[in-house]
Amino acid sequence: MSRATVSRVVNGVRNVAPEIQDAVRAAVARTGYAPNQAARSLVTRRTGAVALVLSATGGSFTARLFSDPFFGRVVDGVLPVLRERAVQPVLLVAESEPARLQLVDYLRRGGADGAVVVPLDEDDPLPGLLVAAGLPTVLFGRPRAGVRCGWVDLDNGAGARLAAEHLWAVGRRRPAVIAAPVSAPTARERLDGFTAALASRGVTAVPVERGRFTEESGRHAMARLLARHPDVDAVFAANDLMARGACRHLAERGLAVPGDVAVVGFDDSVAARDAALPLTTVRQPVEEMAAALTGLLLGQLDGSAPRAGSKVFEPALVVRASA
Amino acid sequence: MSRATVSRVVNGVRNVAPEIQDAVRAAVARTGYAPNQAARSLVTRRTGAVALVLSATGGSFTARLFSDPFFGRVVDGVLPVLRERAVQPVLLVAESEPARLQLVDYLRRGGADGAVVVPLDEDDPLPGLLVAAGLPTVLFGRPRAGVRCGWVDLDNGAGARLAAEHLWAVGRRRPAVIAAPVSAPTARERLDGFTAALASRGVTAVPVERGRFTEESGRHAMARLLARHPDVDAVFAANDLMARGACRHLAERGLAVPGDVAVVGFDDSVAARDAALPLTTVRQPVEEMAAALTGLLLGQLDGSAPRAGSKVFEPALVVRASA
DNA sequence: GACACATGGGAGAGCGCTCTCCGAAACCTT
DNA sequence: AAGGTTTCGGAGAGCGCTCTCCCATGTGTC
Repeated sequence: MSRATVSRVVNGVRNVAPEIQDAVRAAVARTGYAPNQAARSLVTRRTGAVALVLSATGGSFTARLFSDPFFGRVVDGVLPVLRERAVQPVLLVAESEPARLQLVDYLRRGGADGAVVVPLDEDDPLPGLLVAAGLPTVLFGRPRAGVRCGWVDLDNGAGARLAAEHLWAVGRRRPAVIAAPVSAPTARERLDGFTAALASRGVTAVPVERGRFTEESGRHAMARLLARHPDVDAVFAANDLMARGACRHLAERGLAVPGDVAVVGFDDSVAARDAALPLTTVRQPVEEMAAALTGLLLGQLDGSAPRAGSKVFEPALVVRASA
Repeated sequence: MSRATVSRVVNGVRNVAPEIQDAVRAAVARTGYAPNQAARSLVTRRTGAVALVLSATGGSFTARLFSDPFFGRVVDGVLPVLRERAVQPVLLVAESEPARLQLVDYLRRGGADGAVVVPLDEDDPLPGLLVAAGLPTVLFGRPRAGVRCGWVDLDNGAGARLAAEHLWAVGRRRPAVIAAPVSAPTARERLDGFTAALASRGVTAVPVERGRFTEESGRHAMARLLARHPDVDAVFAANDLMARGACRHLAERGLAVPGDVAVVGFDDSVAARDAALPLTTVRQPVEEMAAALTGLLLGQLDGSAPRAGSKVFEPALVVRASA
């Protein structure tokens, strides 16, 4: 029997007589044969793997990666789509500049057929590098100017407006914001959307402190906020973890939530649901977004979509106990 | 100029005249050439990548993976060792049975040169499958009987004894345990070590409740413990997250920590340091263990160690506020 | 029964590298 | 100056697959 026939059976192309198929399969099972992926890739120019790239420019990367439920939700959204198409998901982390370079090199050499990139800091050069290298790439969040690739994003401004309007509706007139680092456009949109919505109601000065998306940073930001403005009656945090931190500081100070200060988070992660005091938050359908993003990439890979497109998702307000 | 010369320059083997080297490098830089990894692997039988496999048999995998700081620490330990050797780290997650099979297949085909496996549940069949497939494999935690591979582990019994002796020393005579699922040998060692240490001091009946390593499960376990034994004056939890959960429940009940109930955790993760009440805990040098484990695998891969060995690390007690 | 046509297996090229062998040239040594 | 020795570039095989041709056989049509 020729190699060609075996190849046809293994890959299920063209017709092969059933008895021959059985013989081949039996032999494969008996010998524990596994086709050599390198040889296969060499001719098909496909690896059968797609990279899920988590990249950060700041420090203490893995600590954040493995404590923010956000990334788990992204992974949860990406995996099923890939599994269903029998594509191997491969997680790549770029925790430093050399790591980023090594990673780009790996992908340029054909380590994976495409990349789903989730940048933690949105001034990340990685998407640009990958696109420039000609690798099919899609992005969680808008790409920066000049980088052409598929992406999904949340209407962050609309989410922030939902939060602002809710706080206004429940009678809060002295709200503050715990925002994210300036580098993140996402964070800027959340902040701008919030202040804009309040400005249209005549509230012009909204105190702002910045955190780094962690619970601890939220706690400290709340402390700074109260130090400067002891009279705030509401806080909008750019993610749930920081909202939790804020709640913790308020509790430590003996302030009631939402009695004295109402708190609204962002994301609707498990951190919001499982909090001691369940968080009112802006829901971001992360899993759904990640799944759509992966679909965009797969469409580009199999040629059914000439070039990956983009999609903007709508947020929703989830009212729980904290506001 | 022949392909052979280019290959020699790119791989830095043998002497090539400096001017020719420069010419090659210039051409590489100019054309943006990246060698095809598949073709290279085909002849070298190396991919230049090592898999870091996170595997679980239970459900809601990613939620746990991306909320327990433990895994971040493992990654932190593995990455630098791999980066230093210019080996590409590739994270693979096996969140379900089909995923596990797909993953084994991927590695059998030559997706990576070796695997560092971190099983979440210790009855995981994955290490056995990989070893049987002939893939160089090392394991965080002892392999089950019949599986021969390199591993590192903590002396969990000793850690539990440290906790027991500390609680005894500070005068606690009615301690309880929040243990992990029975399936985990690690957890069994922690439980057995704790009860054995107390038994030698005459405390024979130690109440036990089980959690699933999450903060929420620890909180509920504490509630069950108090319901059955309102007089417990100390709790030893099998990890920091559950210890935190226990603290939270105690706070909700108005019980003082450590005044009414002393709490000892396990791991010394950021969850212990950053807790509202910093946790007394048993330190597990996870990063160091992960780095050693990776070294074991690399030694096996480059042939400097005929077969990967094993190493047991010693725990240490870290006394903070909770006990 | 002769022809066209579908069906299914084999031969063999070639994917893009690495690496061994070989030979040409440069450099010593006596 | 003649031989030996070292240095370094090129030729070419071959890694293990896939896939296009091609041919043998089976099937249908008039």
